[in-house]
Amino acid sequence: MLTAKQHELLLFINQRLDESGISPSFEEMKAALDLKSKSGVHRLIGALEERGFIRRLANRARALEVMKMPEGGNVGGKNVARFAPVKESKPQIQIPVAANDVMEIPLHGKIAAGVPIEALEGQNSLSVPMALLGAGEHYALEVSGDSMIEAGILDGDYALIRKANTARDGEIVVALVRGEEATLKYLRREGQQIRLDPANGSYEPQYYAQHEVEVQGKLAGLLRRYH
Amino acid sequence: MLTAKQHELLLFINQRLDESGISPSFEEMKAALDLKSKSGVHRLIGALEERGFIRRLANRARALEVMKMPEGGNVGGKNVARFAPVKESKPQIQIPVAANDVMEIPLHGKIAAGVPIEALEGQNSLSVPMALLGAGEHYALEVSGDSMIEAGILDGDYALIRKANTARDGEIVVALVRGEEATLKYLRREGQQIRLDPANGSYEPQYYAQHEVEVQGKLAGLLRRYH
DNA sequence: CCGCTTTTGTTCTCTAATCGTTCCATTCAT
DNA sequence: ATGAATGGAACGATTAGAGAACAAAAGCGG
Repeated sequence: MLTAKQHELLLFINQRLDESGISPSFEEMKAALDLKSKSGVHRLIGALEERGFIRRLANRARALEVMKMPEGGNVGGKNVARFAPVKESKPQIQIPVAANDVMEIPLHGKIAAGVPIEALEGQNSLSVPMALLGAGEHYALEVSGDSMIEAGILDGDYALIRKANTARDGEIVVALVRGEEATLKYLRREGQQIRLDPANGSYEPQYYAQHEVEVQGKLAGLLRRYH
Repeated sequence: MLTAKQHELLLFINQRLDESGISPSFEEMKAALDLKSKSGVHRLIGALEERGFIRRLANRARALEVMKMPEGGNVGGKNVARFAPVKESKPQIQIPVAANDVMEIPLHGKIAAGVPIEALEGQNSLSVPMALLGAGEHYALEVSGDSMIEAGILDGDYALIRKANTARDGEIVVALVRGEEATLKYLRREGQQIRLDPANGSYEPQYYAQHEVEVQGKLAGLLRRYH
């Protein structure tokens, strides 16, 4: 895989990186390999880069990085794996994947904003892994307010809603009350009445007649971002 | 990967962050590096950021964050290296992508399982909307237990973690305690001690010496599914 | 909550030294 | 000779240090 010189250079780079954390300059590598010109180093670096052993930032000084070592060469140096049983992998680039198992769902705005959802059909959409959703049609809402805080649903979270007209007792639903106000609440039935339960001791359950409440969907998932 | 000055600055930042949790100002870094102007510090910061070693909030004071340390650098400042099992996965390219994309991140198992994370490197992965993550390298953990319930993090949720070595006071981090136990907790500093706060009145805050706690990442997002 | 002051970060310009790149001549071995 | 490796030097770019003016946040006092 590598020529003698390439191997030697790679070893040197890795050693320096290990010891000082500072990558060597071309000048230093030239000296270490006993060459008399930097151009040779340049070619070796190119070869190592091409083979994936090192990586570097173009046109940046001392910006080398060792990706892997030939074999036997312990990349991380000495104090690797004292407690934990190894962990070899160096690289690990995260790249976006093809949108296979992903679904774009519309983001309809905030909930608990006192406005029926249909009204504010935003343009935005959110990509969501299908693993989070089941079958059915979904949309997302940004949660506003703290009425469901005890259910672990915080202000600013994104609620993933599966469209549905009905729900079972105890499920969290998007309920449109009197065609005016959409809220996220626990749904419970008590006799002929519908009870909407917040998950926050500071708020009271609300009771409505059946015809006053329209279920627009049930909570299927939740996304939150910090910062 | 780094020049001498960059390395020196990174070490300094990491040390300060580790000891006090407060990132140094440009003025302080200037002094620490024995410079007479802040503009140099600015360039160095830029270089470190470009290389993924630190992260910062633009135009915010003292808002630095160390993402990873170079090989030879003593990570914890003092004697952390003795406790710390394994370190850093190295590289990390940032590929510009549309915000409405998805990313596969590794699922490392459950947290609060009493085992260092690196140990159980599962094969599983999770698709996550990029909108939930920022730049940086991420992984996911399944939350086990109810110690963070008051922060809206429930048993069975998936915590999306951004790798980092440091965090500011009050942030939720994956903390590896004495190289043995990884937990999700609020990080707080009290003098020379580290305090790990659960978000559940039934649990008590825990106090540790600085060298006993290693930050493995900070909470960047959360996924939950309801069925 | 508003306005003022201080702190802190951003930018620009210059200068010098270091560093990486490139092209071309030379050497070495087959 | 011929192709590959090496040497050499010019060139251009990055890194560094300094200084100053400016802009943006954070604190403070009312």
